[in-house]
Amino acid sequence: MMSKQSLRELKKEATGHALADAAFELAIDRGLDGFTVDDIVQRAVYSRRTFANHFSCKEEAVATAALTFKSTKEAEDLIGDMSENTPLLDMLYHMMKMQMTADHFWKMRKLVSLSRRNPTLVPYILSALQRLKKSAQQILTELSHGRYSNEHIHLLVGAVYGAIQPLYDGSLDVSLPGESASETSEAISYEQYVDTIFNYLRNGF
Amino acid sequence: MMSKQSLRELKKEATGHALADAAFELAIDRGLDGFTVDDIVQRAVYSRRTFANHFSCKEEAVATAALTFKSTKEAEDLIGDMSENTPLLDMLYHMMKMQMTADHFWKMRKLVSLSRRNPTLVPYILSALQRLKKSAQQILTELSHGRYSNEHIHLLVGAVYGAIQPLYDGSLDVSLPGESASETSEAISYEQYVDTIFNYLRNGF
DNA sequence: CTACAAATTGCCTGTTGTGCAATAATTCTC
DNA sequence: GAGAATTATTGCACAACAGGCAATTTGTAG
Repeated sequence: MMSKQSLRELKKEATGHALADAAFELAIDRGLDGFTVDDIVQRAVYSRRTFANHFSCKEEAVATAALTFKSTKEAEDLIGDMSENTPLLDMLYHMMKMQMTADHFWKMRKLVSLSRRNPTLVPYILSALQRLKKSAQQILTELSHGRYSNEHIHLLVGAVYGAIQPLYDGSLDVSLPGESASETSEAISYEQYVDTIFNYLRNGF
Repeated sequence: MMSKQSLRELKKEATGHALADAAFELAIDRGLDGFTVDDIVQRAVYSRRTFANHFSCKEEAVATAALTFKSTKEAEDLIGDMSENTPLLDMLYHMMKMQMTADHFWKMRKLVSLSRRNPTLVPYILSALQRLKKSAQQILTELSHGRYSNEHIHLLVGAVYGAIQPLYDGSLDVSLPGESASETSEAISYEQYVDTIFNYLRNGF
């Protein structure tokens, strides 16, 4: 079903994750300007040249660490229990719900706070979000065995990810499950927002 | 209605556009790797330091040149003749239609072709598209005088721009007005695609 | 006209990107 | 399982880049 991973590919991905994680950790406790690529590779024990083989800059590494599935298994977990012929919209809704883990929220929160202080991050956040989108898209394509056209899937997934983007790029303030919704004045509940999105998409605007 | 521009601001924007345009031109006839920041500032007759004051790298300049309104007037032209109490969805549809000029198509086409050869561009394309989105959003917010919540506008505009994104980041092949739709095997008509988007958003998926 | 604010510039230095060639690790073929 | 082919990692070297600082020019305000 899924692409099989050669040992070589697994190792390559592992070094990528190691580098990205190191970058993310450094960013969290020193800020984006508080460290260099050399610091990253020193922490992850790789060469600077290798870092450049995986990422174009530290911003890309940081965003990737926060918004990437670490394994195909992690991506497949989004599927959970879905019957083969669930409608496309329901499948996507299901996957979005499965994505809402405490870990995901925590990383998102950190990422947004970093990007607020340093807008250089934003392009790479959008780019990482796009990779998440493509994962979802690919899963849906496989799962729906030709019931929907490529164009249709692109369109729907694009609309959903476009609508949640403001939560990730910092244009909207989010409140998370643990927090009371009225704590921050203008903050929006992540889960309610997603529900709203799907309500509109289901019934039209 | 719109924010008035001091002479100083106008001049600053002008140098920004001059630099961005120079970068875009160079990218078109030498490719993204075929020139340096020095080449850009030499062509636009500014200092390298000034370039850094406006853009973080040449990719950002290139994407900005292709996907930015050069003046507030150009942005306001999108409004055209719209009555004050047009429904939000209709206003947005109208604006998307107004955006479809030959010039816009041409720039988009060039941008996509550049990003295909050099994926480094992609994050900055997404970022530039986000700026376009924000312009649209701001216009709609002003134009709809509190008839819709901030959240609602964010959501709708996000969905639309998310859905058209594949046309700009190169994940879908586009055919343009001049070309026959069946010329390229898998190519999609830009205008038909947008119409499809709005059909779905109107009536639900 | 004068004082103020902001944009542009040059200079400088630490940081970064990348081609090339060498090495080490994995995969393939027989 | 041994040797050949592929690919990831690394070091080196050098051009390109980012950003702080201070000086200068140019627009703004009173």
